[in-house]
Amino acid sequence: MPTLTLTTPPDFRFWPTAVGHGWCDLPPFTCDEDSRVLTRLFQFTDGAIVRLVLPAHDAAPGSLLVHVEGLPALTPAQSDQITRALRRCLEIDRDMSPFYALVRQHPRYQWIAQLGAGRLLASPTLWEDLVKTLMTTNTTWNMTIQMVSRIVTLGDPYAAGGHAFPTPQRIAALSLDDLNTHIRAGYRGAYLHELATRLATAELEVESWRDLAIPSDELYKRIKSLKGFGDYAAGNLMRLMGHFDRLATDTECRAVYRDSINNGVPAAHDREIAAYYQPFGAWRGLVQWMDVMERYFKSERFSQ
DNA sequence: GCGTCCAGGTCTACC
DNA sequence: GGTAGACCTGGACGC
Repeated sequence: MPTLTLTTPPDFRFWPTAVGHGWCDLPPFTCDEDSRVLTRLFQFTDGAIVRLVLPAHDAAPGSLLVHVEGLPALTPAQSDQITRALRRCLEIDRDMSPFYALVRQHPRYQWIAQLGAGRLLASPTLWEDLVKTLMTTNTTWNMTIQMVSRIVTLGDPYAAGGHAFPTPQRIAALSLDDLNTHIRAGYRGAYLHELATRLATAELEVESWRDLAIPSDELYKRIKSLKGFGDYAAGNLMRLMGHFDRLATDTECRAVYRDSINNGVPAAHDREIAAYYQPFGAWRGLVQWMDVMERYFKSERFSQ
């Protein structure tokens, strides 16, 4: 089985990154917490599909070993595609030092730097992150998993089981009725179909939105112009794209603010929550997410 | 087995 | 700028 070695910066911690938010539980990712293995079905530009296996025990300081199933050997071009995708998914090249310097100044948040948390698992494409975020809106996490799982079955099958994430073209080729029948995502189906159609027809191009030179206000405006993407969804997308100066306040964040920060008293308004995170400036969105993750990162389930 | 209620975030219409 | 009601699914609950 071919393997690849990714070089990683000294502050990179694989497992906190892999399980840093819920994406690891959404196909075509899988996550085995007991054995600490992250997998991902990856489709090359020529359509071939492989399974990437990333065991936490193969992550040494400064490097990360990737096992590639499904091909006897990799061409240099294939190795390059996998490497570029994983560096993006694991945010390996994100400079976290300003964030860690900031949280070290706050006793409540020093654990974040000690653990090496803060990098978030993203998808290889912004299209996939948009779809998954849309499926987190106005629903429970279990429902999100079910809806995304049904969407992924529309992708190309992998010989040993599972599917690659479907392209916008694949979704757009279905009628809205057929899509709704298949994915059972309710009113979200129409938003997904519209997004896929706009991407498939090249009326909309989103990958260029990753350019960090785009001001946050402009990026936020672009995301919110998409049907189905409100304040929470836009804030979540911004985080996955490396912009942390926006919050993504949902019911979970409100509960964490009430229970962990405000002595059991609910915020009178989201503005109150925003005021709490304001001092964290350009990193406030990530600090807010770390508050949500704190209980998990300090649980036996994580530290086993 | 059936009916009802509820949770979740966004959109639209209206004030 | 703020608010009310609709949107949709599936789990929980009572009968």
